[in-house]
Amino acid sequence: MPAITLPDGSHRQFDQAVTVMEVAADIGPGLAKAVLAGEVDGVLRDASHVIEDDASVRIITSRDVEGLEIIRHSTAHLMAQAVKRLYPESQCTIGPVIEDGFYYDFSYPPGFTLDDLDRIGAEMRRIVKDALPVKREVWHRGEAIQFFRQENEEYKAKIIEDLPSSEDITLYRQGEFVDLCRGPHVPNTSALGEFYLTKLAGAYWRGDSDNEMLQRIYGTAWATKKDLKTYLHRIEEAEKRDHRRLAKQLDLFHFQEESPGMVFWHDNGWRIYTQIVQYMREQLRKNGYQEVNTPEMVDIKLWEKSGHAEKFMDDMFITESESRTYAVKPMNCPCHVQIYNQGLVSYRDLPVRLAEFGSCHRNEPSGALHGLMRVRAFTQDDAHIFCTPKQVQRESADFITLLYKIYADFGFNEILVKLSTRPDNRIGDDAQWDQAEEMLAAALNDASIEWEEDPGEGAFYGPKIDFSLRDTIGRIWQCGTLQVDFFMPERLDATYIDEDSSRQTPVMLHRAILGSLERFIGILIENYGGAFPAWLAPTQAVVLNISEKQSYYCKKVVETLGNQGFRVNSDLRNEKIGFKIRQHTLAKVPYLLVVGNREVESGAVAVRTRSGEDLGGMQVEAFAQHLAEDVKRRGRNIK
RNA sequence: GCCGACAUAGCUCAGCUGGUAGAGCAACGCAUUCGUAAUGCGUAGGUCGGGUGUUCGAGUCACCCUGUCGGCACCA
Repeated sequence: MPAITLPDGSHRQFDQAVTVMEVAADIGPGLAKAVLAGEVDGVLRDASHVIEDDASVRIITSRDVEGLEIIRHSTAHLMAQAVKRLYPESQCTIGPVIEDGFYYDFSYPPGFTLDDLDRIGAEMRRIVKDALPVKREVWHRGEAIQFFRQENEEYKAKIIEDLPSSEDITLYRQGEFVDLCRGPHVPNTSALGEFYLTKLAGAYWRGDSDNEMLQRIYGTAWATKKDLKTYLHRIEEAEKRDHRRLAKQLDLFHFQEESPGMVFWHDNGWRIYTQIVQYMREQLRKNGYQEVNTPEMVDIKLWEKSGHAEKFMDDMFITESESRTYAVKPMNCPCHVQIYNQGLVSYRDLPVRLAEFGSCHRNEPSGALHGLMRVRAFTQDDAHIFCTPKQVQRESADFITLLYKIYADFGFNEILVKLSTRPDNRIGDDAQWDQAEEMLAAALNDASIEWEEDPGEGAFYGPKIDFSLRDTIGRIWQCGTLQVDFFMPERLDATYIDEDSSRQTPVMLHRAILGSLERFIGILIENYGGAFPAWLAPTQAVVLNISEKQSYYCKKVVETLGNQGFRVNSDLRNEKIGFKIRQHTLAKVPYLLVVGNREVESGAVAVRTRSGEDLGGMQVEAFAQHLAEDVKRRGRNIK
């Protein structure tokens, strides 16, 4: 005689065992129609789940987060059913829920085409219309394996074989289609329908590139038509922010076939780049770093000694000259150790902080290239701090403070922090690891930063902290890093003389804030949608004349502002003012300065922002001050 | 690297099953000198990513190569 407790605290008594569905019906007919599943004593169950004893129950509908996940999961099954109907020789593998949707991997050697997606989608709609009940069945392990083998579903059989023997084998049946699944699922295929098959891709079985490649179909699914539409609209908006698209529109940079993955920076893009470098230099100087610069090509012997050649030989660009082999540097650390090694370092000299805007080349796999986000030639805002073991915590803490300040200047305030600890495959003794991990954790805790541990994900030479930032549309980008390295200094013979005149090996901290400048600029472009804050904008203001009569005055305004270090152009073309305003607004120039006879007479400019706001007329000097304040705010509190 | 798609004028794109390449915007010329998101008229512009093949004939079909895009794998 179960007594059911609902989330609002109310109780309902039943004379006999009830299903989740019956509980919903007991509450109301509307809920009976909407129920997708239930949470029974904290565990998600199907609507058909039978409750024998007292329990607390929450009815799950499409309005719940869990409900939406169930819809997506069931839509994946729906798709698998459609695929099996249309392509009986295909085999199902796995079909999980992902952000905004789902995918399902099939083994189907001939491969699907985009036309197949339409067919599959149509078949799915047919199954929704047929309103097939979805039923859960518990099977014996051996029978389930036998069943899938005889259905020619080899992958499913393998999956069951790998499931822990403690687990029940549950199958879900809808019409003729049976799939292995933990569930829960919607009670009926009619609960589905707001989906769209988005893309087709290859994916390796079990994520291993040594395995065969499967056919993956991605889809999105939602509770309502409106949600689906909103999602599709959101994707469209995100595409408008794509940095590759904006690069063309705003004339920032381009790529071309002759140097894949390497950027041709145009004037506008390079202005942003140099502005960032200039800012970062200022930060380095204020924080006790020395800026250095090292060769782009170094004899392969150094990379053999550092251990990079062994691991990354295929990913380095190699060149030969006079019977010597050089590698174009893929990273800066071995070169920085060479600078450190010049002369004799006393413990009194430590820490030594060597920074470089280091130009690196890595021969990334062709399929990995992606605009500015993944390139073959890039520049790191790299630095290596050589210090004693005792100084690690202080240096880490100072670095973290600096990183947060710089991210805030760029307008990023939400930062995700992960501490990666010792991997199985590592060098150094456990005492060293204990110490290093503790120091990094302490540095984070002292700064009251929330962080997560990523066990086993550290580099083989030491633990690390990764800093990721969240952009304005919620995407997460890993940029900063702080790595403790016990290994490289020793391998490359770095030493210092300690208080007791003994020769010691320093600890090396690898650290970057922006990561790759190219990638960081890519992130900025998308974060701002191309509308850079005034301190980064390639052009901060354009002076527009109404007619030719004001040309001379406009040129004087450009000169006056230019002399104060502002990036200002004029547009004196014989075009209507509306046309010029449109063009420079689309070019996302922060300030448009309109000059007609009125302004010439009063020594003013009429100021309009790219967002269409009219700031009215002001004296040129007043505008200069306004712009200076805007620049000084950097990316903080952008208006 | 692997799977799939795509590559046409400076840009965005059209060009059905093979039959002399097209639009809008931009550019250039002329007129217009204009007050806050597109002035009008005219002109020019392309070995259709590269190669090989099939064909009387290839932007269109086949194959190879390169690059890009979407994923997968990789990312010191």
